[in-house]
Amino acid sequence: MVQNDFYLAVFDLVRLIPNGKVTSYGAIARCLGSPQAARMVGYAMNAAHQHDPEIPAHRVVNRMGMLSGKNHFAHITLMQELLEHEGHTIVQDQIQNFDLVFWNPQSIVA
DNA sequence: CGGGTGACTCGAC
DNA sequence: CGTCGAGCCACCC
Repeated sequence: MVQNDFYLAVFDLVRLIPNGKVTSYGAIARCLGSPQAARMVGYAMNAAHQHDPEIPAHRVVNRMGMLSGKNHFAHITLMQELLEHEGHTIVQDQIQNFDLVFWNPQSIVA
């Protein structure tokens, strides 16, 4: 399986997420020029798990800041654990003050 | 080859 | 303001 540029771009972008910050699938997809490919971003994250460098997939959540992909981690609570370890507050699988910890991928382009 | 699914998002009621 | 449905793209069966 060969990762397309889209996948690589997603991996690279997620890897560039600053510590203590998070982003959304749609933001990544939009940054890549395919705002409708948000679903594919999540799918790419699945492949990211087997990628060589450790990709902070836990820093990627849906647009509402909910840990929608926690079920795909080794443990459904691992994602929350990692996020909380970075200083985030999570209630009911939802990141509090998501707008404050949100990181815009466009920031690296600008 | 064809159909179904999903770590999403937006629009309409 | 809250909930429901449709759309989109790539991968798996």
